Amino acid sequence: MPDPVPSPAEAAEATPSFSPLYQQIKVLITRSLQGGEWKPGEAIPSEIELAARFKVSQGTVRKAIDELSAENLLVRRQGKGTFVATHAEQNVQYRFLRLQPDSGGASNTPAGMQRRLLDCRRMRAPAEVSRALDLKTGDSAVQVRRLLLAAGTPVVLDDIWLPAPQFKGLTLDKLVSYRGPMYGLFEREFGVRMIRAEEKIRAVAATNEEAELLAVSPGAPLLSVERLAFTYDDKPVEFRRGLYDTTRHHYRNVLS
Amino acid sequence: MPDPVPSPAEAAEATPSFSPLYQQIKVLITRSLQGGEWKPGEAIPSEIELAARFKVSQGTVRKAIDELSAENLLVRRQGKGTFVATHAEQNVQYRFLRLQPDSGGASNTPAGMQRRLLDCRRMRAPAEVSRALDLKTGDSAVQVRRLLLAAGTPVVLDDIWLPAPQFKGLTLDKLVSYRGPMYGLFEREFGVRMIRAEEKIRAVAATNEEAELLAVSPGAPLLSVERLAFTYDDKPVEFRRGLYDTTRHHYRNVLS
DNA sequence: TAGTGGTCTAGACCACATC
DNA sequence: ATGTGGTCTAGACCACTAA
Repeated sequence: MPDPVPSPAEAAEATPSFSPLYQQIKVLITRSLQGGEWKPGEAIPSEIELAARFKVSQGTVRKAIDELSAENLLVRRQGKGTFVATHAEQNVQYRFLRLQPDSGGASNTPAGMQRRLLDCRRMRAPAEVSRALDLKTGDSAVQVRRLLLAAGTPVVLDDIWLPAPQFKGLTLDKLVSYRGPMYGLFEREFGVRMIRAEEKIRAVAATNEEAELLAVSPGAPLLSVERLAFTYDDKPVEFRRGLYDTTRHHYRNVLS
Repeated sequence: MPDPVPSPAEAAEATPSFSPLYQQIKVLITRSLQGGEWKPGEAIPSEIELAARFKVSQGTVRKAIDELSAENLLVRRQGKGTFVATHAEQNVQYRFLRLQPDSGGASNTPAGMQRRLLDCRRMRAPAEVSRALDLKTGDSAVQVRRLLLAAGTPVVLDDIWLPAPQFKGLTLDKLVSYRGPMYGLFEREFGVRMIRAEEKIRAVAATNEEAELLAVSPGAPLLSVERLAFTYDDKPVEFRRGLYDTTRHHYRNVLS
């Protein structure tokens, strides 16, 4: 009906140039996600309930949820409800890994990869890491090093850095014994949910150490993939450098 | 038209399934785009007109256009209308190029790159190209070779293959003299619009020839980017292999 | 059968661009 | 002032899921 700016407060101020209602609802829902009101895997209230709660029409809630689900924060399931996206119990093992076997006519996802955890230690964050994760110089970080193998041969060497305070109980044991994606562990044990990531990709020559770990010749060309992953609020919480052996695999990207 | 997007149906059996109205409208609009009823850069009829034409409500047309514009086929401009996306007269020079200067605090797009066209010839399509472009063995293809330079030094070596029949009048002269993105030329002169692309990325060692053209040492690691670009109907119309020198640049990708 | 998301409609009003 | 896309509403009905 006629309702110039109903309840969602915040009005009565210096025209922040206007924000649609559904955008405000989006922010409110995101806050509830971030605050843990609804946990990963759980269902959020139905559209009708949310509409009543926020005092808007169902259509407005719907548009907000539409966008959140397009951003992979929520997952809609017809007839069942709308659920908080989760990394655990997810059919995709590696959420952000774009590597694929060259001739894999079968699946388009690197399913059958085994992982071998090499190391997990605390240290002062190197300058590069510190900059990427927005830490103070001297802050402590957790470093994890691991291999991914396809059919027994190493394909990916990952070096992963995490801010130590947020990952206090993380040990090599936990990493080894946990079944399922690493991001699932982060989510369950540390309440850290990766939402979005950016990668910088380069071609580099393998150092002697890298060559040995990946079972290639020193100097062999490798794909260097630097990934910065973000939680809510675009806060960076993981920096990762992967070295990919692309002789039998490739990094797949779709441009649209 | 029951069948377009939805699910892993595939059953040889009847899948009358059900197709939402707005999906059908989407198909109709796409056909008009493909058939050239509205040309790149032009405005399509207003939502109200289209609603009348298709005998549905404005909201239904709206949802169809929403998705088409999310797929970059259309561009909405509030107050002005909805326009057919175009590669020409576009602010982005290189639609699909994800390469960025490492420290480019200024722009996040490789704006100031110059191009140097090296070659343009007809030939029988190599097997790999023939397979990618879905040609018959022995079919003719146009090959274009060019360099992209940043600040005078070569950074990208592109080898581009196109199906000869669709690009009959393409000459080196045309390529050299055309101002603006190559895809703009393809669109204006040959009526071929690139919609979507897939890339396979690898790290390779530079051959002697490649090293000379890119002014790097033989064997230097380079990023190999194989791109397959599609028009409407997911028909492949361009195969391209780019070699990127990533010493001062990187390939940027966002994962969500 | 009841509850959820998914579609479709019709109408009102707002924001933006143009004349 | 007019026309365009953008937002918001209210209600009806459809499709899917589960008890």
